[in-house]
Amino acid sequence: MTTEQLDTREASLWQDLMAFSTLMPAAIEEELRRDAGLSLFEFSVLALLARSPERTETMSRVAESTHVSASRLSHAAARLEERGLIERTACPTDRRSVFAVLTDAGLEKLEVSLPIHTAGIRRVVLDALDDADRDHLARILATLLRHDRIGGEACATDEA
Amino acid sequence: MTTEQLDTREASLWQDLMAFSTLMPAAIEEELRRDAGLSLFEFSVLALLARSPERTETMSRVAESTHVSASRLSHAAARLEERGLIERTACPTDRRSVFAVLTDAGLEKLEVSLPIHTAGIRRVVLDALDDADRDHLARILATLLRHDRIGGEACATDEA
DNA sequence: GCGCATTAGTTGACAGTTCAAGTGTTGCCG
DNA sequence: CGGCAACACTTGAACTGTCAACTAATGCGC
Repeated sequence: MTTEQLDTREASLWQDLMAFSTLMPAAIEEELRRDAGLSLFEFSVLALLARSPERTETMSRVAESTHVSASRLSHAAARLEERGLIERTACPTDRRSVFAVLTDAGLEKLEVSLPIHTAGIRRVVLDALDDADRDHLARILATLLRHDRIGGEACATDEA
Repeated sequence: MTTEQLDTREASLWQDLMAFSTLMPAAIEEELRRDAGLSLFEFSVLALLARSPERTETMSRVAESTHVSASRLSHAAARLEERGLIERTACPTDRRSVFAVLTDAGLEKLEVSLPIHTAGIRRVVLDALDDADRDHLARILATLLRHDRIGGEACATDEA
């Protein structure tokens, strides 16, 4: 467990990493929130359900895929449900589980917000990078996410 | 304003970017919070003040450097002040401004948390990357942060 | 030097998140 | 099959962040 001070290059890399992790999601969320009334997290939930068979996924899988706590998802789901964008139904095979289902209204909302979201990603991230940069970045992120020490124990990006 | 759907590579890059921006700060904050009782943001404020002449900086400069709203900083500063880690004093030359000053207790707290923080950054980020990766990443982040569209209007990393 | 836009910061109500505790269900060991 | 740990989820309280409204000081055009 090296505790040696960061040198100038390391410190600057860290600074930029933090700045980016703060500013980038904020920049993309802003428009989404203003024009569609969705936080980035809420959008991710709807988008995930839309991709799922039957527009349905268990709460735990949604939480896992979006990297949030069960509690946070539960509260958010309550709000989305209240807005009529999702519904929660009992899972027949495992009665501990709860299905989150995207409603028609939720799908509509998603379809309205999708272009806003996509444009944001292009504007903030993709437009700034050429193909080589994208490849480098993708490879580096894969390395960082595969690197055990990032999510307590288990790791991200498993395509079970 | 291109609204064209993201292709597979673009979507996966976006996914990984989001995952990283969520998981990385969380991973580093966890230890810091547990062992030092500081959020990453609070730590950044203390660290910034420690680097400043007289351990002092105006609130606006702190807010700018840490990329947060004036309001968020104001609330956080109230809590830090209550804990005795910083003090707020009037600025003599511009009476609108308020100086945030790191107290001795704040400096001590910072010194205790610094090694935890540093170890976290090494463990979560630096250890995973070789020199070439670090250079690539630094260059890509610089590009992204310079790219106008990330902080409303103005841009980050100005060393005025 | 008056008026007004701008800047610096705070405040309070509200929304969202975390944390710890709770319910009910399932897997599984003996 | 009885008991108990682990799992899936929810809840409410405490905390943190956001938003809009506010105070106060400054710069500036004329």
